[in-house]
Amino acid sequence: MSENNWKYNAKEIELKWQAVWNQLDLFKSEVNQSKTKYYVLEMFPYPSGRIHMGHVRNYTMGDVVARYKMAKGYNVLHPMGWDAFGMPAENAAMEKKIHPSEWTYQNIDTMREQLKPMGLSIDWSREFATCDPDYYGQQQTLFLDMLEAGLAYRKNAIVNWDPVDQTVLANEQVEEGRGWRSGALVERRELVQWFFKISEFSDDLLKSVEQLANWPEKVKLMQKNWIGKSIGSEIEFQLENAPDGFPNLNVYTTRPDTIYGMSFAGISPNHPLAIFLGKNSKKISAFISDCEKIGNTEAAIDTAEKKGVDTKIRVVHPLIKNKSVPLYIANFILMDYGTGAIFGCPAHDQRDLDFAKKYSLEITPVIQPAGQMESSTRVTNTAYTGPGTLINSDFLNGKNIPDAKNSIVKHLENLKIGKTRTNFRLRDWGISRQRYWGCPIPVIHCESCGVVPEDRQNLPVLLPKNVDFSTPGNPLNKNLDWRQVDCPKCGRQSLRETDTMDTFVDSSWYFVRFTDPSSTDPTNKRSADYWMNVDQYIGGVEHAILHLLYSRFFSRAMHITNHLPKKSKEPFSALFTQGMVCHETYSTCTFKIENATGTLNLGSELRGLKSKSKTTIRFMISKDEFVVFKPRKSFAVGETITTADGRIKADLVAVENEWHPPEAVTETQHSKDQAKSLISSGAPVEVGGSIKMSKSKKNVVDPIDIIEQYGADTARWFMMSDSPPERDVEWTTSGVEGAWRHIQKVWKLTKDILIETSPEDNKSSEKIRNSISELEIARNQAIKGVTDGIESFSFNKAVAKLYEFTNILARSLAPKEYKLTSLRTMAILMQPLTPHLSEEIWSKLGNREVLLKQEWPLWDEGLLQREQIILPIQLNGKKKAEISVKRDVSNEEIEEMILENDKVQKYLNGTKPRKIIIVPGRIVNVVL
RNA sequence: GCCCGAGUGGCGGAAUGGUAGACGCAGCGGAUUCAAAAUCCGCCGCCUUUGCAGGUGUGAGAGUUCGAGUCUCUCCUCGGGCACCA
Repeated sequence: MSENNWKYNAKEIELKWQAVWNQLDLFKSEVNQSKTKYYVLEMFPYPSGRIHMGHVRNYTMGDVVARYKMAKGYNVLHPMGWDAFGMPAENAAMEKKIHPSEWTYQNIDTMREQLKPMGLSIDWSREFATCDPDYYGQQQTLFLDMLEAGLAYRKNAIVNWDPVDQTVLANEQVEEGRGWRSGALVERRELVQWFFKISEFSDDLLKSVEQLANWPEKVKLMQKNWIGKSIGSEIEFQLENAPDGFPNLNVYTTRPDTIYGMSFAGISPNHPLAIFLGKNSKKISAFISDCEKIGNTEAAIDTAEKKGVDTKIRVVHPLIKNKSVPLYIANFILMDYGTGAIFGCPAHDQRDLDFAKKYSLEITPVIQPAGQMESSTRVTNTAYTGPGTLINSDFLNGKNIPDAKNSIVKHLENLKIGKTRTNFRLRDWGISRQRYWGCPIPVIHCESCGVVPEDRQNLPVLLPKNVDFSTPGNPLNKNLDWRQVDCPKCGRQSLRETDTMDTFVDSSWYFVRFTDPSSTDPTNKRSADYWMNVDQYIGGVEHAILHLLYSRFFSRAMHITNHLPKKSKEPFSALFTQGMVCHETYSTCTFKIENATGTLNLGSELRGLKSKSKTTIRFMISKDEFVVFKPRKSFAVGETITTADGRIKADLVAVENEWHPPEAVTETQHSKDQAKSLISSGAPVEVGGSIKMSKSKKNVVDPIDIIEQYGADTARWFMMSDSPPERDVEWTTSGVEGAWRHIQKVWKLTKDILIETSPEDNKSSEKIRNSISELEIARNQAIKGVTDGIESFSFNKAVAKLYEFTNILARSLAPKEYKLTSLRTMAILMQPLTPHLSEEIWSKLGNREVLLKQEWPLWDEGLLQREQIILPIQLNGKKKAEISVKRDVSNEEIEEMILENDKVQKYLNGTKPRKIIIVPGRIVNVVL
């Protein structure tokens, strides 16, 4: 064997094994009732154009799990597809004059080719994109079934309108009052929209969260909060001088116990009564349109005053004789929560208190905090919302809040003006999008028949090929060729629905489609029954609410419409949310100057370096020469800057901050205080904190470059090694090099062991026997450590165990046969993480069959510890000594040894210990 | 404002209530080399000490315990989610 054959050429070896796996079709999965299935899925990517490090991390994790489960003997399903509808394709169409479809499929091709070198154990035969007519056609079938089942409906709704993307956004897609994609301030508009009746499942979605044992607590909590259940009562109030058609007012409250503290009532500006009153009152209609303008941004809400207009209508207090309170239209009341109307109890609700103070309304405390005298119950600027005793409340006086609630609800029920009602924060899911690149909603609007579902035999309703993106808005509206169709019911010329579905619909059932992507129905029940649920789902925490909640809804809806067996009510048995991939940022400041005077002939651009306390501007003349201007805390455009010696002056005309990619910056020097600088110009760069890789900050490392340079195994190993998977990981060059070194080390170790020749009688010496035992212990510990690590999603710990095992094996004096056994184990244990290297080692060890088919090893509990162990001895809880004992030594013997121990005797100083606590095999504590 | 979560060396991070700092990165010293890279060996929390050794140490303070990074309470800092939801 020549030296050359042993050089580890990652690229060559990785390609070789990928070809072998491919040829053997190892990752193809089929229904096999005799084997236990395991469905592992990573959230499928949006085909943006290139694979990024976040994908690498996500898919490596999934792959580790998939390969481990394969080795454990499961029938594993590990598919991949593309979440391919969405706005970037349309933006590309507008900017680059390329058809969204073409753009999308090109990106998919690129990304598929970029994923393949990673050596993922994916069943590519199941691949599809959500923009494939076959997929979205099946989605249209689902839609029609949901329409029939009453789970999809149309209603007039005030919607969040994104003026930049010219589309409607779901509440979930509005972040801090801005569109989640465009970042534009969202406006309110009234439109007829399609909705899914997710609210029908509010209670079930909430209750079932509890049963998701293998979901992160954090995600479960977020889901619960989002659904937001509250139990309260609806109370009917009589109105005085209300217009015809509005005899009374229904109000929702969670605090019926505070009804005696009511001093006003309020309705939302969108309340039907408010709108009616607006028709006859300029003041009211002006107020309503004012409210429309105020956005729901965080800032707007924070600063928005509580405002209202008095309707002059009086609300009769149902329990206090001859008492009535004013009815206001108030800006802080939401139409789509509860009944859109409230009663105000200023003493015990902060918003009501703010409002009451502004309009000088009565404030009557009705809850007295525990331990306070009645006289000391004063009203301040803070409403009291804690526990206490009822006061000023007639028959409720003296009761605590829960008892008062019970009594008042019963009382109101008897009077037939109140009933218990549960409210949810969760609203129905608006799915209409005024966009081209999405799944068309398969209905037709007929003048005589109304909304008519498309005939199923006409599905899929294909997106038209000809689209014009030259004007804003939905291109489908303008495409009359496509829009004009005959009504399926009466045959009259009608118009197609031009709304397409929210792309979250596409991703709400793709995991079911993977179980049989070629099925002529949305699902093949036999396959779905076998493969569902997803046993392990892995993805970013940013989908903790929307995507997961919608998918949970879809599973329920698909069960009702007979597309899924009941056991799939919860689609994801286990969920893991991984952290982001971060990197340092590098920036320079460029200062532009004019009118430079002095002895040097300066150009017009200067580099600056900012630190916490000061900014230094220096003009680079060459790599080593520069002119330094007087440092200051900050510089402003328009200032005149001078060098310290005053010889050069210049006017600062612009300051530009510029980000630089990692490859443009010098490596860390071997000294702490040596700053990083630009390779091109030598200009110093400011090193910023490690944040999520993003194009805008240019702190991106392209995975393809890394795989080219080091190989996929190195990238995979590093990704799994540094941080716990749920946390963010910082991508560092030195870390990657460390991973690469380790791969080389394992390879060299393989070589060394294989060419080793050992003498025959080498087992006789005690030293060798100890080595054998030590290696066996390390091997068993590695099996346990790696198995536990993978099972518990602590890949970093699995990696650490493999490092340890490698180090011990590399130094071991055990004979060759033992080392070979260890090497075999190591190849199997490393296989999920570094599949190519492991296969190569496996074949070098003389195995004919691929490593992938090898069974996962088991460890021997008896071989995890040496016979002779070190037992630490604590004195009053502090470690002071240790003794070496046999593993199965008795407590009596230990006690004897301890009392004889020099150190212990020194501390005991002739006295007897008060107590000796022995934790077998772990520790001894002597209490003095 | 409400609800979560997290604070451990220079850094990423280990630690069923039982030897704090596994493993990796960075750093330091040595071997090898004409030299460097690569590789190998050793050191590496802080303070005192030439050394032996001793003290101290997991954001701060208290508590439970034979024993606390881990459990309880209070506080501080950072991160995340929700946010006029009656």
